[in-house]
Amino acid sequence: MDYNFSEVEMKWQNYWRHHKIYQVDIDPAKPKFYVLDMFPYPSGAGLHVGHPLGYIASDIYARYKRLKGFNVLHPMGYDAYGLPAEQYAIQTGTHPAVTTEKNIARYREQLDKIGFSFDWDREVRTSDSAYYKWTQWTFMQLFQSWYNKRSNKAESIDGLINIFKSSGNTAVDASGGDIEIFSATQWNAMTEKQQQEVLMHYRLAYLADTIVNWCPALGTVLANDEVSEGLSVRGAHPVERKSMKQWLLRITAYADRLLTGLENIDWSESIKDIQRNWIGKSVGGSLRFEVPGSNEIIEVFTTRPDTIFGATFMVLAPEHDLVEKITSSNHREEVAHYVQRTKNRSERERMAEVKKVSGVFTGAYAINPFTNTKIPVWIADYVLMGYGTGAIMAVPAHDSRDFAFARHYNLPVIQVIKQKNEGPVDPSEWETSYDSKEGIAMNSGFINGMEVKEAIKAVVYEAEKRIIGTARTNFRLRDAIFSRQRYWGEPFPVFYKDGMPYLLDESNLPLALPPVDAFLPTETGEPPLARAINWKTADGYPLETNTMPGFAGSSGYYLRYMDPNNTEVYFSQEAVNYWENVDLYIGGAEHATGHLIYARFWNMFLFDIGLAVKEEPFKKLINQGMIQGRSSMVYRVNAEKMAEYMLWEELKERKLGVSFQKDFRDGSRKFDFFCEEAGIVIEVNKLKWLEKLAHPYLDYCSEKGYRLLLIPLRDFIDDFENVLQRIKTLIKGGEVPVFVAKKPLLNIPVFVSKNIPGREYFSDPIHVDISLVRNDILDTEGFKQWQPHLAESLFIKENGRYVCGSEVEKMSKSKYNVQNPDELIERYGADTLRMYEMFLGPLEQSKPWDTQGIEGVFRFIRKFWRLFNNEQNVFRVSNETASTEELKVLHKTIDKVEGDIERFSFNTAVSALMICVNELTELKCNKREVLEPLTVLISPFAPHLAEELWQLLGHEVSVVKQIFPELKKDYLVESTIVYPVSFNGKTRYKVEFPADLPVNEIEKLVLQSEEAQKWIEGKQIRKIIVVPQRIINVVV
RNA sequence: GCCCGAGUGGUGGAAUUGGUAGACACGAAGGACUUAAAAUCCUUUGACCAUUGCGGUCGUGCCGGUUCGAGUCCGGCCUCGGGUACCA
Repeated sequence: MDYNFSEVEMKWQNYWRHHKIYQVDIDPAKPKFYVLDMFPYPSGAGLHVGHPLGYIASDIYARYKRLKGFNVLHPMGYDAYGLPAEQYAIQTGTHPAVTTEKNIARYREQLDKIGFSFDWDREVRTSDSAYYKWTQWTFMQLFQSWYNKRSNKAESIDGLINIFKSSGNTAVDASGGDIEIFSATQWNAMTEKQQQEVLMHYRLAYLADTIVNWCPALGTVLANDEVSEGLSVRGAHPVERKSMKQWLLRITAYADRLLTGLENIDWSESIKDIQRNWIGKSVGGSLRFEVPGSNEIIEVFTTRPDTIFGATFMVLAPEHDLVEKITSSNHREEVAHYVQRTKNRSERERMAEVKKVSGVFTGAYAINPFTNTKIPVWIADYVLMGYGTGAIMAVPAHDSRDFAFARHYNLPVIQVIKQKNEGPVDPSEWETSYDSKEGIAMNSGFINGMEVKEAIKAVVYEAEKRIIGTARTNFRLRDAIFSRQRYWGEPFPVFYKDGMPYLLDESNLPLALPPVDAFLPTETGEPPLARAINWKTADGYPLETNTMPGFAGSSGYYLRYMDPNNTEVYFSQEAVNYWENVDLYIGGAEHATGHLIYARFWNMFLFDIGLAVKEEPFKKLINQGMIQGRSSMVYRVNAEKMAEYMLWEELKERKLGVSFQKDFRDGSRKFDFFCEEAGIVIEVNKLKWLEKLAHPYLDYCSEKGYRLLLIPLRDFIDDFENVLQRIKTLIKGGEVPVFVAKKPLLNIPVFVSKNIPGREYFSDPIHVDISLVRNDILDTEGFKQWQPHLAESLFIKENGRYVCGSEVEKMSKSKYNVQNPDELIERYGADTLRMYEMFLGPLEQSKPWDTQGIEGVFRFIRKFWRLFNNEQNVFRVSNETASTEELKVLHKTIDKVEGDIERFSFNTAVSALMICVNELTELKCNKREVLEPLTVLISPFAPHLAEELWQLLGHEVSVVKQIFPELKKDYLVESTIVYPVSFNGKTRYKVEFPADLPVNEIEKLVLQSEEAQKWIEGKQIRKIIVVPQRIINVVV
């Protein structure tokens, strides 16, 4: 009899559900703690063991915090809008809501089996109208807001309109707002449409013509973070650049706050770095270059104004407005051609050609305002329209791209920065440019001799004085494209009047996603919502047909969990004042440039308008590592190669007393093996071939006086010994029939076990479903039933078993290495799965999944059970007083486990519990005084087991409601210390001293000891180091 | 190219501030119990040398440094993983 985990686990899962054990409410008497998991997109494949890793960690932490007296908010929900369900809808006609519902049910079932402590009464789904009402509502607030750089926050657009009415936009300093100056009179004279157009430049959610990432295969635009290397992140379809009118969110207004905010949150440095790079702040200046002979001015952004004296040419992006205006007539054709070529190339092609230098001269010149020299203006696609001003001053001596361009087109290179303590070097001999920001200015007029930093300031100062430039900061971060031409997303609460977008009245929210007859664009290329019948307002104005992107619903979800069923407001102020923000957020690092930036932005905006109470949504972030798959391989044999290999292993090096040759040729004839001494010819092949060859071979052999042996491949697999026997007989001069058995091999697949010699020469690895493999041993019968063509498979085993190979790679269906938690729970139980996932290694590290180790945790769980129950599985806990030794084991473990949980070092916490159980088993301890606190201690890890034992111990209130065992430090104090004694840093022996023995006493005792003499012998003692409680080191 | 992170037994990993390297677990080998299997228990398990017992030498990717003492700190390199890519 043993611990019946499946019964116990089901019992407690039901108990938790019926008694709503994990339901939480605001409780001002307790401190709050908010533990959140990044919520999942419910995919059709269900959960594999990698998904719950983070959930288990957060669950352990949440349970721990509860035991520590915190009121813990630990919700779960679904990011239910998404492309896969919609792609499936396009293919099958199944409504994405149906697919999503089904997938969610499956997820829920899987999650419940693992025993999580989620408060399911707070579940949210982004596709639920009660939820997306608030996504739409937030969009409306963004539309109704602008970013005031003076107050450094979002403000109401109504306030802005009032300013315009009274004083125009001269005094307004807004993000965006790149629009000409107008006065109050001008504003008041504008038509409504004109006014709306102006406001569009200020709104935080705005409509604009932009160059977007268009993905034809998905039929939609994608945000920058949804594109990687010119392909869509979901599905890896090619992406093109295209100009379209789209909704955008003015996240760039928050660039600086998003950057500085990183300093105050407890996230990993690597994620912060990724965000810093993505935001990409560069400080520099903008400088204006006149184009003589025209009224045009080229404005450039540079981080190196100090190199202005080395600017020998200029480059515009091919899409730049000025290209058309300044190109001289004799270069027009060439330029037009180049512009066209750039347009036609996809992002991917452009990226693939990064190293290729290309560009054309426009025929125009600009004046370098500091040197007053005329420099040529080129266009080239290495200058991007989307960054800075879309134009650069090229300083080939100090920028590697400019350098490559100058070399390619033979443009002058002038050195203007030199290294300290070094003279100038002739640039014509350079192989690379000198890009470093360390150095001294030269050839640079008034800044000569200055350090780079100083020179930058001086040039900017001078430029501002002469009104030819200003200090400027640039960000790489782009405004977020917020429209998707898809069906399965939130509709915009927007209608169009006179071509301008207007918001619906709040009372119309939620604007429900309408039914459509197909989930495809219309014939005219409009998004699927254009198919909806009567998709217009009550007054007949057309509604927006785009939908919102995936990140819309996932950006503010954590706030909704605080008050998920509120129908009046997004969430109550009471709720947000209590729960504030997320204390611990666990999820994958792949969201670094998407969700984790959008959510911060979203939250900062809600903070600005007075809804959120904290500027940052996630105080502490932990990124769990990926769990890689461990694939199992079987080795499919190339029968001919194998037979030849096997035979050669026996024949070579005169192993049978005579010398054989391999691949022997005689004229046009070729034999696999030939022995001249004994006159033997051996041919190995498929039976069909041998039968065909038999006659000509026999003729040849009788002519030459050789004896012939033809061995069908099947013989090697069925009875290799017999094959060898026949050869030996031949060598001895005996007679054997040319053929023995006449069994054909047909196309029967043959598999060879991993450690059979020569395997790598005659077989190819093939992925096999890991469910057919246990501890690397293949279930051969199951394998035969796996796929029809394997039914007849033959196996070459080792020690009677077929051993598989393995490889660590991504967990994926096609590699048959997906480990789903349900199977493991069935075999070992949820508690074992939970502890094993933690035991696997540090949470943040990626590691391969390996089922072999799970046995150890399974044993531990049962060993734990056996502390409380005897061999007959009868509960036996004694009420005797525990010994000091037993209590020491307990408190040592409490100390270790508590510290480890606080540091999210769950793998070592599990180890500590294992050590504890090993030691208590050794002590045969079954005392309540020890086992009761231990049950509470293990409950965050193995909640089912803990609940059952807690009940057996006679308690009626769930272990969840208990208090974490109190550490009594007294038990940890050691009366004696075992000191390792080392000589010259090498440990030689150990010696025990009372813990409070003073250092000089220890020194004396050590030097006097017999043991030490052996090592000191004949040498002089130079020094002795005693670190109390730690080590003793003698230097001789 | 640039920016991060990581390299420790056959394997996953431990060593919290510079102080006994390899905890815990898997796997492997041997043994006990059993008609047998499962389960359980015991012993060994970094490498090399020695082996009757003792014991010794080497060892945390590589090279060098600081220190009484380095897996841990410093300098240089190698390999792997992640991010990013004409960002001026």
